[in-house]
Amino acid sequence: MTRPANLKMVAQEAGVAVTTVARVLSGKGYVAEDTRDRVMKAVEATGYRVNSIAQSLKTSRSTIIGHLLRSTVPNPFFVKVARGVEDYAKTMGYTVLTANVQDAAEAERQAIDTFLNWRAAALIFSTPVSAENVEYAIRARVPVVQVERPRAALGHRITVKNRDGALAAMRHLTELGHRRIAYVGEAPGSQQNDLADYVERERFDAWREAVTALGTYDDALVRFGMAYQIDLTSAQGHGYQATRELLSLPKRPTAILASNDILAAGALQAIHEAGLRVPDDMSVIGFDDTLAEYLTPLLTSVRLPARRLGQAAARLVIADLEAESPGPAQELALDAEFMPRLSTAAPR
Amino acid sequence: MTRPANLKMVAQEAGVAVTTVARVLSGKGYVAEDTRDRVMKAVEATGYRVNSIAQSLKTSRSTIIGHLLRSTVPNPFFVKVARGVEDYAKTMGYTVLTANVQDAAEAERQAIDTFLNWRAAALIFSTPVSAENVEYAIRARVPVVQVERPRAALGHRITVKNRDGALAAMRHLTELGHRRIAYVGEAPGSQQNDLADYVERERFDAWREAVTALGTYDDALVRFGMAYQIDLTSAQGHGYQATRELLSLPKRPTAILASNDILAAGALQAIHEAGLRVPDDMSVIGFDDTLAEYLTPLLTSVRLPARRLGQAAARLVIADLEAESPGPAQELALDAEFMPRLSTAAPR
DNA sequence: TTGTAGGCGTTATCAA
DNA sequence: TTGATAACGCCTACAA
Repeated sequence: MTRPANLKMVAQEAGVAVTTVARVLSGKGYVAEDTRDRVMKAVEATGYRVNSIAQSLKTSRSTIIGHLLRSTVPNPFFVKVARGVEDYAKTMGYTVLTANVQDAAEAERQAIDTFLNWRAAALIFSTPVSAENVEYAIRARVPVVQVERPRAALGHRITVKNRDGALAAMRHLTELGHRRIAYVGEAPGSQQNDLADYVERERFDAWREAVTALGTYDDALVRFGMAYQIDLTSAQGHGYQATRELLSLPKRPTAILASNDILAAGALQAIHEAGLRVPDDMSVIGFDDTLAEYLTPLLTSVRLPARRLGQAAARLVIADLEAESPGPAQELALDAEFMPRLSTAAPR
Repeated sequence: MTRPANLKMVAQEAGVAVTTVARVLSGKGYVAEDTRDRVMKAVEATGYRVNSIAQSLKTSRSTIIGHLLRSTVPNPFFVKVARGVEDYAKTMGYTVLTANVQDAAEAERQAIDTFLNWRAAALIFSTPVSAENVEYAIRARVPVVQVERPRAALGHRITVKNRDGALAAMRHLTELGHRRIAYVGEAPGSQQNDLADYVERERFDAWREAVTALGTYDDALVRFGMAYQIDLTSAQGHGYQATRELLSLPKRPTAILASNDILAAGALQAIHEAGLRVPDDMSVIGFDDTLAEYLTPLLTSVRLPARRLGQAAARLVIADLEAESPGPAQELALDAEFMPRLSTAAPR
């Protein structure tokens, strides 16, 4: 196995010094026309390509950004965030290393170590599994950003205005004439972490606020559980189970607000199984807008700007990297967008 | 900004030579007990962590595997493959670099270059966008594997037994009593590439074979179009449109075989919109088993072993890397699994 | 306009 | 059992 061409070999081939080749390749510095031609020919002939590894060892600034994804299956939300990160990073000349940590703090820790060993210039958590790991990363002195569900009050944080989104959804239902509206989601507090809880808390609080204003608050209409479990079908999941329970209530709700699309998908299945129709017999609203467009009927949902979250995250850390001094931690809150579709209508 | 600790600093701290530190860290070679202790203390004190970049420059064998994903949004299939690749690669001590090329040959080419510049040890295409790019990669002399839909007759190829899966689906429908069965998919030939066409061809041919055996082959029941388009809702997509057309046929089919779950999701929407019920009025079968469990009713589908495809891909290239000589190109065909669920029943 | 030389952090070879 | 030293491929003063 002959080794791949390096600058030296190109220089030899062209009959010049390595410096000259480097100058031609980098495009800066003066090089005579014909020397440049000779060098380019030699590059062709030898099949030379830069060695990013040697490059970043030398410059000792890597262009690697580590991206930690909490879970790509089953929730497509994180995949969309990843696209956003790639979008921006690529245009800025950075390489994104992605690791899927599947909700496991240990895997997250390992991924951080791998990234740091590769001298990742920055780390993006979409979203962190453990606050300790975030702190660990920050202690390593790389710019860090937490996306959507921060767990540590450190580093940059990008969140979504869940409250506004949920209130828009509730307003929509209220205006349609719904009064008994159920909530299916995760319990705020289940994360064992005040910060991380804020997403579920904001969504739930908005629901409570709205039904309280209507004077129809009812404990029986709240169904907390695991939002989704890995490798568990939605049919066995919390959305499905919770909805079955809601349907068997003496005073059944006329609408359901779910705290994500996977839960809403389960709700649609349970309603269908009961021989009822959406939205005629029951309105359903999801959150995240991940599966919404594939479901029947087209699901009304609150869209999170997943891709823009990713772009913003990349932008924040890259700004730090390009700046002289890192700058203070920033907190961004992006808008959610209410997407009315076919799963909501006036109650009969 | 003080630079991160390196071997030299650790050596200084411990009062030994770098070689000794290296020996302690690598665990091979004889080192006295107390020297080892001193070194470990120094590692702690300095916060040393290996520099994978320097490491692979020196050893000139990188542990990077480049993974090119054709599209992660909207098709979750590739995300599952990615998990499989990561699974296996991680246990073998390799780092996976992922690039999402969004169906663009140019982006794919760029990603290949980035990977090769990082001296990726191997490349996995899940699935290639352009045959030329695969050849380009192979010319660079790295082990290459094409997953699910090979385009070049080179390097390792891992496919799925689509024919068996589709035949199982058709048998299921036939046994339920269906005779007029429609096909919604991509046209074999639309890929402009014999090899890449084989997936759509196998699925379509199995359908044709089955309906021909039934004596119910009918051109009007075949709907070819774009399987899915990026950022286009399934409601406007081919599955939805094709199904509307099928429903308005004078002699309407009683069942639909779709060549992927996204198309099937669109079919479910169209049927629902027409006021019909699945499976009572129409049976629907999808392919890939990506969205199936989220849909209403639970979609009968043909499951592709996505994760195992990824694992197998990683296994093949890593075997090449660990072997002395690369070994011949292998062709693997994994089984698809028919998953009967709630979207199929006997016709009325 | 071109070339020489040193070093980034690690590993491997050879001495001590 | 430990240590000097030379690469790996690239970049960059500085010199010619």
